[in-house]
Amino acid sequence: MNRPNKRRQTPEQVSELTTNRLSVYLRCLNELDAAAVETISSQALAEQFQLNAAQIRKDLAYFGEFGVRGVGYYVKDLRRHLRQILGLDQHLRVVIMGAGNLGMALADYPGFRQEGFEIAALFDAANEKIGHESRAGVPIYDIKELRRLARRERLDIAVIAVPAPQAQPVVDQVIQAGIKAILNFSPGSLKVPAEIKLKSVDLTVSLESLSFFLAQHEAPRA
Amino acid sequence: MNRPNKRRQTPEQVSELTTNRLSVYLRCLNELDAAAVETISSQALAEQFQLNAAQIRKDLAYFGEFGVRGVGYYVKDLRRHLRQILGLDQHLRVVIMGAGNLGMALADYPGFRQEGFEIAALFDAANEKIGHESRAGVPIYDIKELRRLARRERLDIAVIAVPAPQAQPVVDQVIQAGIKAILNFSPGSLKVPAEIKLKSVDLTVSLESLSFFLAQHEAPRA
DNA sequence: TTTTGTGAACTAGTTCACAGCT
DNA sequence: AGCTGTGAACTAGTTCACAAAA
Repeated sequence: MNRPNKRRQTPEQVSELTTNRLSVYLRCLNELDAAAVETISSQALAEQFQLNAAQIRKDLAYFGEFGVRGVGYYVKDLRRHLRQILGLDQHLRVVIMGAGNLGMALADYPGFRQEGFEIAALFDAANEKIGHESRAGVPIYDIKELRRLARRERLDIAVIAVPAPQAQPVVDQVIQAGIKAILNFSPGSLKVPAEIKLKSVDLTVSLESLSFFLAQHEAPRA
Repeated sequence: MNRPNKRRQTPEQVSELTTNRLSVYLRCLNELDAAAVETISSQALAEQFQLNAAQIRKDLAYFGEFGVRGVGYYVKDLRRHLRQILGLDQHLRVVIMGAGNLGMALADYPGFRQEGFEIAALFDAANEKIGHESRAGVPIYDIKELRRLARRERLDIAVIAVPAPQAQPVVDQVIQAGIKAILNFSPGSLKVPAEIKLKSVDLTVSLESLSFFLAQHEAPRA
């Protein structure tokens, strides 16, 4: 029933918009599965979020034919496929650069562990932090130890939570250590070689986008 | 020199992609201004990030004619215009819902204050937190006090940093309190009326997008 | 000459609509 | 009958290329 008979493992270049949606679908399927729902149609799935059913079918069709005509998608089945497509069957190890407020909060963020990510370590340059650990027990190492740790243990993803001026040098060290995927929370643009995947979450830009909205819609205040 | 002689205050519907880029330009202009640079061409600006010069000119042209042909843009001038377009001349007041790790970290995040946002308060439902304050001195109130505070003081933006199950009810309260713009950090999709601007930052989706990248590019691990 | 502002061309992403499978 | 998978049509976003301004 679930032999993706076409285009299996042929993701050529799927847009990031598509893969982001896959994450969203997966979360929804987790909930449906927990609620013991057996099958779901693209239509029903689309109604959950603000989305078109054809969009969902197209997104999934990049990776195989997971559905059954006349029925929809088997929840367990599709969930398993999405986890595999997103690489979540692999247990990825994450390090967080910067043990400030944000870094510590991210280290203990329950959402990460939930989907199978392991927060392996925090790194900081401040002596007084090194040797301690986050509330949830993530150890804080000296940033100089990064390469050593990376050699000993596999590290898949680095999260950048250092102040803006340190961001580029820290990213350079992360790349030196052989880490290929970076989630950046520092503001401003970072330079990375083409083979490295950098994803940035810019909190200031997000707030300013709301500010723009208010400026356009609110009666211009006195 | 800086009379936007056309289409002033005519933003009809500008794409969010455009407004996000305006934030990025502004940050760059801040740095240029600090470095006492007087003028900048779209070409030079484009080289800073991974962007096309025509893109920048188009983005700016939505709001007026800010440039001078043969010269480029006057840094101070354009900076002032962008701040005005983004509504940053207005000193916006932000509340953070949820005084957990993430909420507290966001409350003290220096990047927000920097651009003129004021973090007015944290709100939580847990009695033991209420009455305390963040390290930087943001007071923590009972979430039941939100409407009262909103009536007394203007509150422009709410940041949602509560666990997923509480997100929707908290958002409903925020809207009840008359707040029109929401920055959501909780995972999952939230329902808001059309006149409310909701911007979501989904940390799990971000990490999973990196996971996808690794799954595609890394030699499939044993 | 330099560089903007912008129509035209192009590219990417979404939605429609329907053939084809169950 | 119901729902997927997908080409075709459409919409949004980006880049090109050039006339016009300083």
